[in-house]
Order: sequence, then C-alpha cells, then structure tokens
Amino acid sequence: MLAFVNGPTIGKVTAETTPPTTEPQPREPAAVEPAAAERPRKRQARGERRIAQLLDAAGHVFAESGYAATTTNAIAARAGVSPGSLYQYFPNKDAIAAALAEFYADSLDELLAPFAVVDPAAVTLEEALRVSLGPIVRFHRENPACLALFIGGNAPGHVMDLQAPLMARTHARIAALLALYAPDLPPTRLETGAAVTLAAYKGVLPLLVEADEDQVPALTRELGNLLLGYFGRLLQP
Amino acid sequence: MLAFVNGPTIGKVTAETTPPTTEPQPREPAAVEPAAAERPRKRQARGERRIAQLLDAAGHVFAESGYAATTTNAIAARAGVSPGSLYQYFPNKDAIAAALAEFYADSLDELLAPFAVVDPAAVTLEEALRVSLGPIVRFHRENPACLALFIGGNAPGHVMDLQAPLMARTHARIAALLALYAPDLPPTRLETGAAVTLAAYKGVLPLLVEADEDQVPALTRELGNLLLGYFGRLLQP
DNA sequence: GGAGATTACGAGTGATTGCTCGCATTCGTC
DNA sequence: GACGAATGCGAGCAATCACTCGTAATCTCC
Repeated sequence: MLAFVNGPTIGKVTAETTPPTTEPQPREPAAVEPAAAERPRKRQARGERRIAQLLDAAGHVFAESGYAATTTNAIAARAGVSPGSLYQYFPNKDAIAAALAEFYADSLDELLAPFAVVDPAAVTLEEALRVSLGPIVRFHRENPACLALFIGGNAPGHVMDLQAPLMARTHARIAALLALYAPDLPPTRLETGAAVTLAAYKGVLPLLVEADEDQVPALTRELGNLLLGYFGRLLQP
Repeated sequence: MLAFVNGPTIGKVTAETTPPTTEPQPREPAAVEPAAAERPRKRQARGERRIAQLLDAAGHVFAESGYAATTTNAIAARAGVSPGSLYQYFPNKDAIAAALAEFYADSLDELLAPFAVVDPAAVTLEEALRVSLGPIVRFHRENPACLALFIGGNAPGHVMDLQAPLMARTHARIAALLALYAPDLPPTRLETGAAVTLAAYKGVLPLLVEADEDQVPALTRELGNLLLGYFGRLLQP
C-alpha cells in the first residue's frame, strides 16, 4: 500500500524526531551524527519491518480519523503490535506523524519538480499540467494521510515544521511558473495569483482523493481546467 | 463581534441538541416521558446574555484552536463563567459547536440565496459574482469559526449533520446556476463542474479569512476570476 | 551455546478533560 | 418580604490517552 515502506527514507525515520523539549545546542543535525551523544542503535531487520508496519498503520488511521482523534494505541493495534513496542521506535505521537510528513514532503517536492524546468517556448501550460497532475493525484490517492496531516489545519508542531516550508516552496514554484508564462504580470498580482492557485489546488485535492476510481480522470482534467482557466484570466484583463 | 448574539436563532439553541448516542430501543424508560417531556424552561434575560457570551467565546476559541483542541473549560473561562454554568445552557461540547454551526448554516444559506434568482438574460455571471462574493467573504472574516468547524474535516456528529446538507444545497445551487448559463453542458460534466467549483471555493476561503484587511478586495476579485475562468472553460471546449 | 543487544509485551501511571453535584446567590412574582 | 425558579459556582469524578517500566523472548555474533 504505502510505497515508501521499503526505501532509503526509512533509515533515518527515528534518527532525531525526539525533542519536544528544546535543545539549546546546534539544532540541525538530523542525520549528521553530531558529537557523541547518539549511539547508532543497531537496528535488526525485524525492527525495520516493524517501523514500516507502524508507519503504514499510522497512515491508515490518520487518514481515517485525523491526527487529533488518532490514538497511539489504535496505531499499535492496527500494526499488530503492543503500545510498548511502538514507543521503542518512536519517542512520541508527534514523531510518527513527522516521519510520515517527511516522506510526504519529499515525495511532493519530487512530484512538483517538473514545473521548475518547463520551457515556455516548447511546452504550453496545458501540456505541462496534463502531464504532471496525474502522478500527483495518484500519490495523494495512495497516501490519503498526506492531506489529512497537511491540509487538515491543526497538525502538531513537527508536522507544521515540514508543511509550512513545503507550502512556501510550492507557492514559489507556482509564482515562478506564472512569471515565465506571463512576464508582464505585476509582482503583486503574481503573488496573489500564486496564492489563489495554491489554495484552489489544495481545495480540490480532497475531492480527488475521495472520488471513485472511475471518476478520477475526469476530475483530474477538471482540476487542470480550473487552473488553466484562472491562468487565462490572469493574463488577459 | 458575533452578529448573531442577539436574534431569534438563540431561542432554540438548547432545544434538542442532546443525543450523540443513538437510541434504537426503549432501553431505559426512566427518562422517557415521551409526549410531555419538554418543560419550557423559562429563561431569564441574564441567561440569554450568558448564552450569547458563551457562543461568542466558543467562536473565538474554536477559531483559534479547532474543535478537538478546544476545552469546555477554556470556553467557560473566556466567557468569564464557571464550567458548571456552561453546562447549565449546553448539554455537552457538541451542542456548543452545533449551536454555532446552525447559525452559520442559516447565514450562509441566506448569503447564497441571491444565486437562486439570477436571470441569465439580464445579469452576467461576472456581475452576479462581483455582487455576492463580498458579503460572503465578510461573513467568513467576521466568523472565522465557521470555516474551522465546517472545513476542518473532523467535526463532531451534530456539526456534520448540518454541514453535509449545507454542502449539498450549495452544490445544487452551483449546478443550477451552471445549468442556467450553460444549458448544453452534459449532466455528468455539470455535476463534476459544480463539485470542482465548490471545492475550489472552499479552498480559497481560508486565504481570505487569514489575509490582511487591505488585501481582501484584491483577493475577492481573484476568487471571482478563479470561478469565472473555470466557468469559461466549462462552456467552450 | 553463551553473552549482550534488540525486540516484544501489556498492565500501570500521571495528566488532561468532559462533565456532575451540592450548595449559594439572584431574579421574578405575589 | 417571601417563596420557587433560574442562575452561578468550582471542587471533584470518571474516562481517556500518551507514555513508562519491569520482564521475558529472540536475535546477532563470537
């Protein structure tokens, strides 16, 4: 189900999601192995599998109930594991959501990357959208917890730490794309336009995630139409 | 602040928001009293004022923290009232949200009503939107808890009971409007189009609620552009 | 096969929170 | 002013839930 259960991402899942308590020291070294504090904690294959099970279960439960209503015991039960085992791999509930969110943010960055290298002379906006929207939609349908954590506003601190920059990057990407295809647009309007585009896009995604499979192509096309229609209006009057 | 603190709506606030648990069988006839159950419970002016205070406070706290993270004690404290007093007027936390939601749903129904009587021969879609969007935006900015309860997905049962029909009515209104201005649109596409329109609209509203006051006119105009651009695309190809 | 680490368990703990209860105060009405 | 009803209080109850701890099974590597 969850595509990421096997992958290099998993390795650093528990690396340093710990501190809800602030750490006065250099607050960066997620995977850096800073000085001497963190023992590498050799993980057995069984442990890696458990982490994957737990994250997969968490994805399902978060998607069904949202972050706040999800209990750690429910995640453990769904993964077929005792609560104590869950806390062997994650320091707290936040860390579970943060591990998922990190994977989601990385995946979305990758899925949105194509927009950065579009050549307006060779490719129309319509073509670029038609190509890129499909995979994005598929990703969200395969990982519904992504919307549950990122869109459903009141996420915990560590998730917001990932979501806010992701949104900022996406906004910047849209703004850059707009600037490329509409060089004459005043900067103020470009910013506003990017914000509205992003908001509308985020609004329609839940529709696509909840829809029946056979409606997805039509809905994806309509999402493209929505964005293209707005872009058209941004250029003309 | 909250416009509804004085109004006829308040009267039935506590009328029957009680049962979260479904009662299929006459499980315990102790409290049955079927016909003559409801004593009118004469309310003093002081009580009405307290209800208004409590709902106003609840609106603020819900908007700030969302439903789940809001504690009844926080609402009571913000209203300058003890927890016990709160529970004199509302049977439980759900009922507070439901009372707010009922007012919100009624208000939105009223604000969306103009779309039902539009004459496509006399008024363009653009004009209709320009006129109606302003008040809707203003309402949401004055009542941010409306979005917090209705958009932020995981609301309690009684709120959903009001939200789902409201969304259905809004969807139907959009579909009717589309059918009016685009009589040739196939029914399937019309439904999809209405759903996408509603989703995009819901997506952009939070942007308008959080924006600075001076950006509101421009953003409102862009929301109109978004919808009009999509409508244009629905008609042409 | 044995030492040491990792994995697994699940009842229990402490904090939070929705909500209650007994009692005091104020209001409306005569 | 007196009586009942409505209002008001806030300590405390009961349930939930994130998280811990002591202990036992299982793995890795020699």
